[in-house]
Amino acid sequence: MEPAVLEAIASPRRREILRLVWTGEQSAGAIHRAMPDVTFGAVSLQLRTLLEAGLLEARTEQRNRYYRVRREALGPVAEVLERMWDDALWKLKLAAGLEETRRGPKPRRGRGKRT
Amino acid sequence: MEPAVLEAIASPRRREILRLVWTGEQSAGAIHRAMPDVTFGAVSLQLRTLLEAGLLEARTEQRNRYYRVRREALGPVAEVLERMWDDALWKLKLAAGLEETRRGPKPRRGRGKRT
DNA sequence: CAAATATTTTAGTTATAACTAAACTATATT
DNA sequence: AATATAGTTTAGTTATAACTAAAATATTTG
Repeated sequence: MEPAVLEAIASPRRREILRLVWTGEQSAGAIHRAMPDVTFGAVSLQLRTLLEAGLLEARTEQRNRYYRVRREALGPVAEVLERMWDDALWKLKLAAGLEETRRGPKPRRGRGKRT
Repeated sequence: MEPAVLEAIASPRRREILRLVWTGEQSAGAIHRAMPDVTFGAVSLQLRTLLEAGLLEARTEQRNRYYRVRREALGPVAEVLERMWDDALWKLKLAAGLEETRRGPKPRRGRGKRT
């Protein structure tokens, strides 16, 4: 594995892009629409970085350019990323659970003051 | 796996440190001596980053502080790194081989001038 | 206790990465 | 041909990471 791969997946922005194309190719525009906090240009540059690291490949159809992930370039790291994303979901769910708990907490069990 | 882990292994300097402690703990000083192109302070800061990412742990003995890798924090990435280092060695060997070839190439076998 | 050793921390600098705005290329539509 | 759409590239700015020099801490040794 090339060092460039490790560098590429270190950036949250680039991981966001990888995640977006993880299950199927997306056009550059669609990717940008999913991250409206940055300009199209910024997205395009990150796409280039990912391309050059070999983590993405692209094809042009009409006016659009579609990007897809090259999982083989990631090797075992693919599963690491998937697990990270799953964990993040899990934590969100957990947070939601805690919210509920805060609204109606179970009283602490165990030995209380025996008066 | 925490994003901090991916960030930590993205830096060549930090990978250099990981490699140095890979097969056994090393003192901060020993690590610094192995990378004389940076100051002790710089090494110490990278050690802190690696500690905070959970990739290293440390113990103090006398005046020294020994750092060792926490492979369990790396999961499948441990093997990725090992393979990267092996590949780098392999490439070095290959380059050395080419050097030898340049210095004293084996004469091509086959029918030579029979004098 | 003073001096030496091993390491960390701080404050400021420099290098690198990420970003923006605008210009540019290419393809399609009218 | 003009206009619109989709994307890239460039030049300059801003944010972040890595580094240095020096001060600070902690532990041993004389």
